[in-house]
Amino acid sequence: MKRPISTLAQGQRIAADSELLPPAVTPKGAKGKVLNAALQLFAQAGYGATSVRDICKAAKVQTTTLYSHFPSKEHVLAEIIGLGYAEHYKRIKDALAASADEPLARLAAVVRAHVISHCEYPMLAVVANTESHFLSPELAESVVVTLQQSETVLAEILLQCQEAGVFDVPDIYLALRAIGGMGMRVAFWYEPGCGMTPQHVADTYAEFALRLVGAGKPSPSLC
Amino acid sequence: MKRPISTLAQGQRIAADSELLPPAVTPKGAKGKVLNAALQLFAQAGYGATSVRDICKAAKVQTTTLYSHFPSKEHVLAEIIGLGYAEHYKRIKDALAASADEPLARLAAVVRAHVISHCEYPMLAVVANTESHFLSPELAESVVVTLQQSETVLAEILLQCQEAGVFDVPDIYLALRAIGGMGMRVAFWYEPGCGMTPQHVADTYAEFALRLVGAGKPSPSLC
DNA sequence: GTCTATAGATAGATAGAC
DNA sequence: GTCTATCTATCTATAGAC
Repeated sequence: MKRPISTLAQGQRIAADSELLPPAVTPKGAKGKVLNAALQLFAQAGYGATSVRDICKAAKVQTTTLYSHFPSKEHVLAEIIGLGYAEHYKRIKDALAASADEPLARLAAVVRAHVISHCEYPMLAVVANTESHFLSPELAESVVVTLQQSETVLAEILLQCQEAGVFDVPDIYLALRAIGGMGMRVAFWYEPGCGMTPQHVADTYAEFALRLVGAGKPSPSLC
Repeated sequence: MKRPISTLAQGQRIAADSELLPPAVTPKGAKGKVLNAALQLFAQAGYGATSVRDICKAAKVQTTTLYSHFPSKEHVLAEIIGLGYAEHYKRIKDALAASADEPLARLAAVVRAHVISHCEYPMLAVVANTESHFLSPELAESVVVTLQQSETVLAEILLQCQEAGVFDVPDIYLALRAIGGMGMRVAFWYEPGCGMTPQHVADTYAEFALRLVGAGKPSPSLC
């Protein structure tokens, strides 16, 4: 075991500190600066412990500028979570489109995309996964749909695998939870300087997922 | 797939709402009421979004009573997290003491204890896992030791398995992360009314863990 | 341990000039 | 979009009587 176990710096909730929002979907100007600053603070300190003043200070804008782009602090959170779920879902769909049309290959592709997006946008993943309960019902509704789509994709693939008889698993619901959960935790500990590429982590987790459902080859990686 | 996927109620971060602190370690009187109220609020809303007034209102005590038991709000969090890590570590040690002295049996025992403690004390697990970054270095130090002990136990068992040649796994560090992570997520979705006992979840996850490291039997549960 | 009262700081959000 | 100034509410924490 060459790598350290629990070594988060003081006051840090997640290890990575690099990538924020996907550049392609980041608004230009003050709005983008606010979103990236808020993302970083929400990820490390949490929504409830971050003030509008904190966000504006980090983004180097005035509080009035924030309120000219967003009706409230809650809308900032909603936009971040919406972008996060959208990016995650897009990566899963792209991976499936490039995958062979065979149940096990599709399962591996989804797990790989799930893990890579958690490695590359860990702050987005952490905020989406641990802060969404701060959203009011109206704002939550507009955002949770995409999350459910992503979960449905994985669930359907697991059902396809089961129907095709390609594996045997004691409880398919728990398999979904376990595979999803181990990928989600990646966002908390992965950082670019840890000595592993996102691809290595993703390949290994895909192998873990296949083994978990009883379909993995004992040793050589499938990917 | 009979059970629902993402169905957290509005404003809820975790599904369960029943068990709080282990009764055996809960102080009597006002202090215990404060700790249980704070645990519930920290788990659902987060430390930063919970005020001392919120805690005292839920505990039905005055704010001055809280300050007669704790020097600050941060000390309340520290005591909760300390109790959580201690309970988790105790369960792992107890499970190992009752387990056969054989690497795979020990691995299964640790995973089972890990999962069961996350089912039975989900709020404690969520607060310990997502709020500990609010602790100052001094308070964090006194608490993180127990967490590292628990992680070391799992790491050493995985190394024993590897040295004994009982399984083959591409990356033992990632196996540790994956097994730990899938168990930690259980705290967010498990609730007593979900139709599964903690033992069922624990048995299944132990099977998943053995498969993940290449040592699981294809179909019948080992536990 | 419990109460009332409050200090001193900071919260989210807004007004209105430029 | 940016600025200064500010409103009102709430925050953590304490003082001091009982």
